[in-house]
Amino acid sequence: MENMNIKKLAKELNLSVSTVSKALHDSYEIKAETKEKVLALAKQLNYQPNPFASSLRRNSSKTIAVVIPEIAHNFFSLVINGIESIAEELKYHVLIYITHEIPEKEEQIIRHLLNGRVDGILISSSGTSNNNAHYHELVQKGIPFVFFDRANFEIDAPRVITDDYQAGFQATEHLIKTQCKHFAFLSLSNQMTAINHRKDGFLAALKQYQIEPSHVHIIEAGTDETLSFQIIRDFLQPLPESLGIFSSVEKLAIQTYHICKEINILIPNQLKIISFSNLPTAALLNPALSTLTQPAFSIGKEAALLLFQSIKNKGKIQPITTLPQIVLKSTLFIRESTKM
Amino acid sequence: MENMNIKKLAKELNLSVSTVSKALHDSYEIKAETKEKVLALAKQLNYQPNPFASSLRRNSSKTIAVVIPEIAHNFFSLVINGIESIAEELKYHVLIYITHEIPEKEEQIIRHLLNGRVDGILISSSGTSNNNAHYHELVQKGIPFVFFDRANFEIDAPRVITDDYQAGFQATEHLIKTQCKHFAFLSLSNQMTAINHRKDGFLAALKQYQIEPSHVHIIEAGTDETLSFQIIRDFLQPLPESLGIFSSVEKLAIQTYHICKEINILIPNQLKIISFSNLPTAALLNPALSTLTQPAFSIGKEAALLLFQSIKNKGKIQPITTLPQIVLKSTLFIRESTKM
DNA sequence: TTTAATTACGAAATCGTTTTCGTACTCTTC
DNA sequence: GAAGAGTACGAAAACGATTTCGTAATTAAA
Repeated sequence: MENMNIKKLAKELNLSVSTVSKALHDSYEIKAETKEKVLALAKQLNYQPNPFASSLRRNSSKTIAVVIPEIAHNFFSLVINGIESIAEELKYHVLIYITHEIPEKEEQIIRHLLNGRVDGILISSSGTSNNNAHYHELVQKGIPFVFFDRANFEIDAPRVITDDYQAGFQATEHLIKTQCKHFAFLSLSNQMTAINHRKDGFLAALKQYQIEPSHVHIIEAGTDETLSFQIIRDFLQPLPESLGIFSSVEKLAIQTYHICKEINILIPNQLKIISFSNLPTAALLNPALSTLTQPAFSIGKEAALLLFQSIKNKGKIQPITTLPQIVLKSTLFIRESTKM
Repeated sequence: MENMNIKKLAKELNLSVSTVSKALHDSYEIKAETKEKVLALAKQLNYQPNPFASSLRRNSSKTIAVVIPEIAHNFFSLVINGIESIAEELKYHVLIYITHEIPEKEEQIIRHLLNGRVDGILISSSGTSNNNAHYHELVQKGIPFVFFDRANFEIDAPRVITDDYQAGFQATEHLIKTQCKHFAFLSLSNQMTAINHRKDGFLAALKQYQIEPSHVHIIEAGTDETLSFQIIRDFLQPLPESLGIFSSVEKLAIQTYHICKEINILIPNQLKIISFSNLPTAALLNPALSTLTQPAFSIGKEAALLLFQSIKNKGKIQPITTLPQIVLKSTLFIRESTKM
């Protein structure tokens, strides 16, 4: 009895395979008594249906994929937590793919997923906007997908994002009110929607308060660790007067802290900094870091809910409705790093 | 041409299905010319084999599962990074399951995985040692699995762990040398091997230096966030004289920091603390946290390598050899939180 | 020239489910 | 008691690959 399967189970019960299958799925065709017998023996013999046979026949895998730029990152792990909470409830399985911020890697992963391994995909894009072919192929194949945080707005897919523009504006306004003269925006790249919206909010605030354009610095630090370190360090030497930094991602803020420690720049005296961040230690840093904190867990939950809705509606005629877009709010935490 | 499959491909090529399949697998039975034709058309028509049909027939899924207590945790996300780096290379897929530190949840997940969905499992146990039945079922079913960090030593499975005893000893010795009088060990539970080894090292060091037993405190804070907060706070009021804390996990150290901030305990003056941790911000905390840092990425890599080795050797006669156990070293970083 | 080996392919079974369709049998109902 | 409806099950065809086995055609060996 090495491996139990439905055939052996049927033989044991003196029933046909089809009857057993129907009994296990609680079909109306089977009478209660038979169902009980089947269920009982199935449990006793520890029968578990082969997922591949089932997936093959039903053409559905009960599996979703999550494609993210990186995982050792508070934001993304919290999002995964949210996703998993929903997936677990609906008895779906979660595959993780990491792009390491490499657009080609993302393409390759998405292209692979065209083979039907998953019923749907949650994507936080690492892609530059000039290559959307793989998303179109998903649409063509009819594989549901949802963007979260880093969405591609050229693609008609549901998305869960945060109020990046407003948050960026708010953070920058806060910096302005702390009497900064120079303002810097730390960015990973100018190809990521979420980050660009933050930048737009940043620029809009500076414009509204009529900040001298020559005092506005956009630093594209990139995704390479050592390179971005270098770029930020170079920018900080010499240190612009009364500099206020708005970091679009946690990683760059941490690097800035390290650099300041290294070259003895005092925060918040010589430099103020606020960052998007989900660091559980933001309040414990020296000095405590002012943050814009995204509701990462909720983002994951909402994105997963949207995806499962898409999966459910698949094949059905979609009513002509607006594309689902959920915008969640980030929360501003003012701490010592932006103290006057 | 909604969905490409091998049948349509074969028809298009005027070849049989079996020939096409063999050509795609570069079989010696097929001549080079035919192979080229098949490959070319397969690429052109964007043919991708159905993974479920393939898995069903081959009885292998090219998928592994990672079962962890939590994911929003620097250690585990780094481990996943390591695992993924190997899986990606070997073209395996990675399913993530989170137990939220609930042993029953782990059991349920493992039991589900008995159905053959994955070729192997990487486990960081959330289980109490009094229930090993599910592991035995894995062994019986012949599903390879490897423990990492939190291993179950009663089960004959390969494992990747760290030198917890030595690290615990070393950290405690360090605390002793900073002239602490009282010593506390912060633990999640007394059922986790890794943590218990750390505790053993802690106790051994205290014994060797002949610390008065009444000055030794073992705090089992548990896995519930609010509860552990309460337990630690209660322990710190009133504050034992010259207290040195060795926290077995990062989370409890962070909580301790929060509590100290709240009730105005000065670190390192009134309380010294060192913790196992993979925090990227350990050096930036106020004060910088002394840590024992596990090589998390390597742990993931080594565990994955062991697992893939087991998968490969599956079915083959195992030579009577010692059970693979890889012990990696943690690194001690002394920072301000344990300054004299 | 005959026999044996090799090459290159195809037919069909197989993996373990699910689902469609068919059919005995019982039970109403007029 | 004939027709129709309902009940409870089974046979067999999928799903899409892989693999075993068989076999024509060609080449090599005797």
